[in-house]
Amino acid sequence: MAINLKGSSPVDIPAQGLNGLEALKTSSADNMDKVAAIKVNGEIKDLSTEINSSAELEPLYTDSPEGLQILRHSAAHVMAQAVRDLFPGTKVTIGPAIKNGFYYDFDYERPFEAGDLPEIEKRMVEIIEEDLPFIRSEVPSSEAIEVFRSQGESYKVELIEELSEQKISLYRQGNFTDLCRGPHLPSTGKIKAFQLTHVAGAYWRGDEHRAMLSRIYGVAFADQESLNAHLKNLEEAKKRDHRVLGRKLDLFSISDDLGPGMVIFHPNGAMLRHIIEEFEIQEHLKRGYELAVGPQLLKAELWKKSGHFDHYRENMYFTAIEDQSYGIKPMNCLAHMLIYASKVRSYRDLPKRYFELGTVHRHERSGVLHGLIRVRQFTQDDAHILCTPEQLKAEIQSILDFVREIMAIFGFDYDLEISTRPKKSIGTDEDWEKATKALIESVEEYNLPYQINEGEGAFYGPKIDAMLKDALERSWQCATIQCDFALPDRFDLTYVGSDGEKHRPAMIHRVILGSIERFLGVLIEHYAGAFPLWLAPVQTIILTITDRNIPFGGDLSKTLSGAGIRVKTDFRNEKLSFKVREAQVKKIPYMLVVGDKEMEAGNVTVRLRDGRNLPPMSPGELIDRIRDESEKRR
RNA sequence: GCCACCGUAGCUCAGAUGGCAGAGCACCUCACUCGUAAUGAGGAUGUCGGCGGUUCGACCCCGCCCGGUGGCUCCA
Repeated sequence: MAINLKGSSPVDIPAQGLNGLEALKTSSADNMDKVAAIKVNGEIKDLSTEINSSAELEPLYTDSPEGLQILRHSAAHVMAQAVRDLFPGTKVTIGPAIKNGFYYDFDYERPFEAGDLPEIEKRMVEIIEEDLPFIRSEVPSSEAIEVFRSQGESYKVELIEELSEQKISLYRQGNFTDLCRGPHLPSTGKIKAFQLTHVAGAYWRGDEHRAMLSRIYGVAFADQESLNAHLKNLEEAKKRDHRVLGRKLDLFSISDDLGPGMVIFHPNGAMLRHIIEEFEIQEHLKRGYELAVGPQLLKAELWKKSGHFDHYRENMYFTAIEDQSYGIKPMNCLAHMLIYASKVRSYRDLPKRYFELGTVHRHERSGVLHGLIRVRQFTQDDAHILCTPEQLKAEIQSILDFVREIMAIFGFDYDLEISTRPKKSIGTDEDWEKATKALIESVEEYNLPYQINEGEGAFYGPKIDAMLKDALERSWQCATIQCDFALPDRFDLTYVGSDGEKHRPAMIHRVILGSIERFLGVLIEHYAGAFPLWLAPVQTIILTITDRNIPFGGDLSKTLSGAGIRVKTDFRNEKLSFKVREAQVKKIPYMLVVGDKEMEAGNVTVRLRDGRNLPPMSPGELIDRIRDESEKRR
């Protein structure tokens, strides 16, 4: 038989029964001490797997994405062994590899604490130094259930029972055996660089009605340098945290006195927000949307009619006015539907697209609040499109275009996710199917990659979400396109078709940025606070050198603000280097230095945020330059 | 809401074992009038998150509450 290393010529091997490691050595693969596993005809296997027929082999190194995943998964097993050694009676549950590392969920008599981590790490190092082999075995599931049951590992028993497979695979290193599909490293000694990072609570099987387990997170990399680089990255990401920059750049604050999840926008933040809202209104008007405005309070009766009262009540705030119950809107759709319903609509009028920068309130549970990204009051760039069923797909696709164009302007990449019918929902099976199909087809015809989230849709319809990432690479839902046949039905919305009969329109709920607050949070991290000129709340700052230059600086300031440029002045009696430093820290794009030279020549010297100096120019030239750059949205 | 951790000056943070609360920056005053990332000197600044308890005495120990951070669940 013959084996060949991927990308090189076949090597004859004399006998069968070589394992992956030996086969790789025979075919002279290099860097053997960094091999995590082996690909046999493209399939990832343990190095101990026997190669019993001719095959193409490819070594998987610990610094490749797949190799790293194996390494991290093996690290999770090592951690579980360490925890079991140190805390007898701990039940193990699951422990997968994740981005940058791994976790394992445990059930112990008390939750684990940060203080337990050094001890666990120490034990892990010992296990790694023992270089224990990971040994795979396959046993009938009934046998495995017996073994785990006798050890009191009730969670493992539950997992195996659900697997409903005849044979299941186990991995053992030293005294620790775990239910696992594998593959794993050949031995614990291959784990070169790891660190336990934090503990957290996590529900068994992600269900808040079940046991709260104790999760320990760790990071692991192929070598210490990579681990150090990762930790350094984390430090850098912290500097981009929108909550930190929000304070430093004086954009916003969240005060205990106001209540959690409520944001105050300071002048700089309010300006940034205003620029984005103004931009959005223009972009919507361009695309055939009409403006609409609805009230904050709507009668509870109306929320009962829409289904929000039954399906969304725990997220809503209610109040009473003269014995009438009112709900504060958590969504903007009802007012828009009432606008639609205010007169008879013809098929010739459709689609109707109502746009509102709609402020909503939602009762978010205290534990989920997060800076600007998860708040209790926020403003959506919300629109509702009422259209004929035939127009639905074209409308969805034009929204996908809209999202693409806007995200390109801000320089965002995004991932699409489609969410289907949740348990708690309204509407008929047929409508759900129709709506879900419309969304999937729209995305597929665009050849866009997407992921399906079963059961994650809104209660009235399925949705497409666009996810943006923050500084720590956490994904946040921003744009969403939701297809809805149920609410038009509940509100008896109709249009008169060409046949003269009444028909039911479809409704699309959609946002492009999502919530202005969340988008700003992600945007601040995206630009690390150094906004492009068109977004910068303060575009220019005038820095005088001596008090003699103040009148000239004052005139310049008037000229610039008269031309619509956002300008600030720093006329304090401080050294220029000090003023430059402060402007630099505030990430102001244009610093205008005015001293005696400029005063005499009637021009300005420009220092850019990146440290470059521009040749002296007249105020008129500066205005043109700034306008030009702003228009290009750079 | 659940689990762990945290809360000291406007900000960032130090305060062994319980015994008169500190630094840097910011702020105010004065001097300096200065050319591209921090001029010098002086000054003021606290219910030590809140309430209760233990103690001769609590920033420190205990309980409850409020708020934040990281996760889980939920979600724009």
